[in-house]
Amino acid sequence: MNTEEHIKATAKEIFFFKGNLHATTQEIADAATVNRSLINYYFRSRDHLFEIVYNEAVETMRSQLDNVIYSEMPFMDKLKSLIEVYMEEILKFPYKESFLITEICCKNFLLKEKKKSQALIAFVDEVKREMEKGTIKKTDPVHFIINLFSLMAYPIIMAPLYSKLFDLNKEKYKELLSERKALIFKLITE
Amino acid sequence: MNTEEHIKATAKEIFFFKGNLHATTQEIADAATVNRSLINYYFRSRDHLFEIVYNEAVETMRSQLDNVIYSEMPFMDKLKSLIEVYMEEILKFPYKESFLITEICCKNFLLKEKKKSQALIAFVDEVKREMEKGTIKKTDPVHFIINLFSLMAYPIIMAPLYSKLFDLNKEKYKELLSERKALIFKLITE
Amino acid sequence: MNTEEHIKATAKEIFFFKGNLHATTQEIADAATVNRSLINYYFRSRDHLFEIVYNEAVETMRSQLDNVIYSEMPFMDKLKSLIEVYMEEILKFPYKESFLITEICCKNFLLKEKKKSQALIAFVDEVKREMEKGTIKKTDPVHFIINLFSLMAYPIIMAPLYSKLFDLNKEKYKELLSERKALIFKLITE
Amino acid sequence: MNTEEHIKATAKEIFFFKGNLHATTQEIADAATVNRSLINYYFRSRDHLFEIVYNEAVETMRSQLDNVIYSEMPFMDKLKSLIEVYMEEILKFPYKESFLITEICCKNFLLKEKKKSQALIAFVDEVKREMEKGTIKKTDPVHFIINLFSLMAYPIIMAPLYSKLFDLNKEKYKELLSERKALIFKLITE
DNA sequence: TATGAATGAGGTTTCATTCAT
DNA sequence: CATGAATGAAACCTCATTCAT
Repeated sequence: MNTEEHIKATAKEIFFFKGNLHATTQEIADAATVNRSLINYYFRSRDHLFEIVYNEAVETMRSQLDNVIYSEMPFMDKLKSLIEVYMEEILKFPYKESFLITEICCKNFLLKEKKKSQALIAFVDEVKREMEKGTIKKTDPVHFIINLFSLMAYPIIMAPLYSKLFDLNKEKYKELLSERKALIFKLITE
Repeated sequence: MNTEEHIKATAKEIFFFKGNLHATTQEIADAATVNRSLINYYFRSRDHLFEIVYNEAVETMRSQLDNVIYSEMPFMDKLKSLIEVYMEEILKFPYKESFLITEICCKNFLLKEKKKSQALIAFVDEVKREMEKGTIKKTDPVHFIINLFSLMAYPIIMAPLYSKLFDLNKEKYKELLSERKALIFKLITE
Repeated sequence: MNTEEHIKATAKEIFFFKGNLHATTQEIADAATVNRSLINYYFRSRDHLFEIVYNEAVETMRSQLDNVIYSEMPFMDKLKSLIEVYMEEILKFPYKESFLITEICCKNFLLKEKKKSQALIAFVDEVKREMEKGTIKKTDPVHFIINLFSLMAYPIIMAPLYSKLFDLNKEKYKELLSERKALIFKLITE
Repeated sequence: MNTEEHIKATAKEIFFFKGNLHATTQEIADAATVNRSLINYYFRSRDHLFEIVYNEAVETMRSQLDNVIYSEMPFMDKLKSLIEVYMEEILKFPYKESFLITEICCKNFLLKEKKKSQALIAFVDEVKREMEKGTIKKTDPVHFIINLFSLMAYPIIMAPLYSKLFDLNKEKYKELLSERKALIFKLITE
C-alpha cells in the first residue's frame, strides 16, 4: 500500500478502533512506522488528517446502509440486513460515531454538514408504511429506529465496561454480541 | 458554597455534562471564575481533580441505583423506578460513563476497581427469578439488562446527533426522551 | 523554645547540616511542624530567613575562631585549638560555607560584606612571625593557612563520596575524621 | 560544532564551571543561543541533560586519572602527573564534584553507582608499597590520598571566597593556585 | 500570633508545525 | 518523497508571597 493510504489506515485504527481520539501525531507516526513530519507533509495538519479519515469512515458506513435501505428486499429481510451490516460496521470502528460527539459538542467542528439524511427520511417512511400495513406493531417510527440503533450500538461501545461488570472475557462477550443480532430483530419486530 | 465544592461542581459540569473531557485547568478555572492555581491548591493536579469528581459522580449514581435495587418494591415497580432514576441521572451527566471508556481503554487508568457489582449480581438474580415466575418473558437476564440500559443511555448520548438527523429542536428532543420512560418499560416487559 | 527560634534552628539544620540549600518553605515548615505562612510572618521572605540563619551561623564560627586567634596561647597550642574548634564547628554545619559559594557566585548576593577579616590578617601576621622565629618551617603564610583549612574542611565536605569510595561506613569515616586532628597538626608543623 | 554538542558544552560550562547548578533551561538555551524547546528536543528533560553532561564530565576526569594511575612511571613522577592532571581538570569544572554532593545527598540520585573505584584501590596499594619501600613517609595511605586531594581541590572550590579574604585579584589568585602544584608535591612527599 | 485561602510569577514539558536539505 | 532540526504556542505544576480572618 502507498504511504498515504497506510497512514490513513493506521489513523483510523487508532482513532476509531482503539478509541484513542487524542492520539498525537507522534503516536500515529510510530504506529505507522513513518516519520512524524510526513503526516504534515501529506495531510497539512493533524486536524485535517482526522477530518479525512473520519469522513472516509462515515462515508463507508453511509453507503453500506444506503445500499440496504434502498434495496428492494421485503421489509423484514431489510431489517435483518440492516442489523447485520450496521453491527459489523460498528464493530470495526466502535468509537467512530458516539465518541465523536464529545468533540462535536465542545469544539463544534464536524457535524455541521450532518443534516437530515435522505436515506433516513426514506427509512422512517418505510417503517411508517410497514406499521400501517401491520408488518410490525404500530408505534412512533422515530422511537422504533432509535430503539433499533441503541440496541445495536450501545453494547458495543460499552464492551470494556460490560465485559467486566458481567464477568465475561473477550471471547464470551463477542459471542454475546453476535447473539444479539437475532435477539434485537425479535425484540423489535414482535 | 465553599470554593472547593464550587470548583468540583464546575468541573463535573464541564467534564460530564458539557462533555469536554479534555478541558484545561484554565477552562475550568474560568468557568468557576477562580484563579487557575487554586485548582492545584485544592486538588494538586488536574488528574487528581478529575479522579475525584469522577468518583463522586459514579458514587452518586451507584447509591441511587442501589437504593432502587435493594428496595422491597414489587419487580414491575422497581423496574419503573430504575428507569426513572437512571434516565434522570444520566441526563445530568450524559458523558460520564460512556465517554470515559475512551480514556479508560487508552490510558487504562480508572476502571481497575470496576468489578462485579454486588447490586448488579443481585439484580441479575432477581430478573432471573421473575422470569421463572413468569412476570416477564423468559430470555437471558444479561441481555435483558443490557437492552434496558442501551435503550435508556444511547439516545441521551447521541442527542446532539439525533436531534439533527431527525430534525428536532432541543425542546422536542427532550420531550421525545421523556416519552421513552414509558416506552422502554413497555418494550422490555411485554 | 519560642517559635521563631525553633524555625531558625530547623532551617539551619536543613540548610547547613542536611545540605538542602534549596529547601522550600514548605519543607522547612513541615520539619518545624509549623504552618508555612508563619515563615513569612516572622521572616518576611524565604531569602531573608536564609540570610538570617546564614549570618548567625557564620557569626558563631567567626567568634569562636576569633577567640582562639586573639587568645594569648603559645602558637602551637593556638594551632591545636584552632584545629579543634574549626573541625568541630564545620562538622555541625558542613554545608554552610563551601556550598554557599555556588549561590554566592551565581546570584552574587551575600559575600559582599565578606572582606578582609581583621582576625585573619592578625593570624597571617602571627604565622609569618612564627616562621621567622623558626617555630614552623618558612613558607608562604597564605599557603600555610590555605593548606590548613583545606585539610580540615574538604574531607568533611566530601564525606558522602569518600566514605563510599574508600568503603567505610559512617562510624569508620567519623573515626577517620577525628584521627585527622592530630594528623593535620603534625603535617602542617613538621 | 553540531547543536547537540554545543548545548552540552554550554550546559557543562554553566553547571560545572560557573557553578549554577540550578540554571533553568531558559538560561542554558540563552547561553547557547538556541530555542529553549530544542533542549527538550535533544535531551527530553532538563534532568536528563544534567545527567548526561555530568556523566560525561565525570568520565573525562576518571579516564585521565586512570591513565596516570595505570601508567608505568616511577611513583614520584606519577604523583607529579596526578597533581598536574587533577588540578587542571578541576580548574575546568570546579563545581562538578564537590557541589554536587548537596544534590546527591538530598535527592539521593546519582552517586548510587559511585562505588569502590578499581583505580583508587590500585593507587592505595601503590602508595602503601611505596611507603614500605621508603619512598615516602610511612603513614595511613587513605589519609595520604585524602590530604592530597584536599590540598588540590579545596582552594579551587573556595576561590571566590579566598580571593576576597586574602585580598587577591583573580590573576593573583590564579598564580597562587599554580604555585600550589609544586608546593603540594613537596608537602606531601617530605 | 497563627492560619487557610488565594494569587501570580516562573519553570518544565509536550506537541503540532515549519524549515531546510 | 522523506527527514532531522528548529520553533512557538499552550498546558501543567510548584512555590513564595499576600490577604483576610
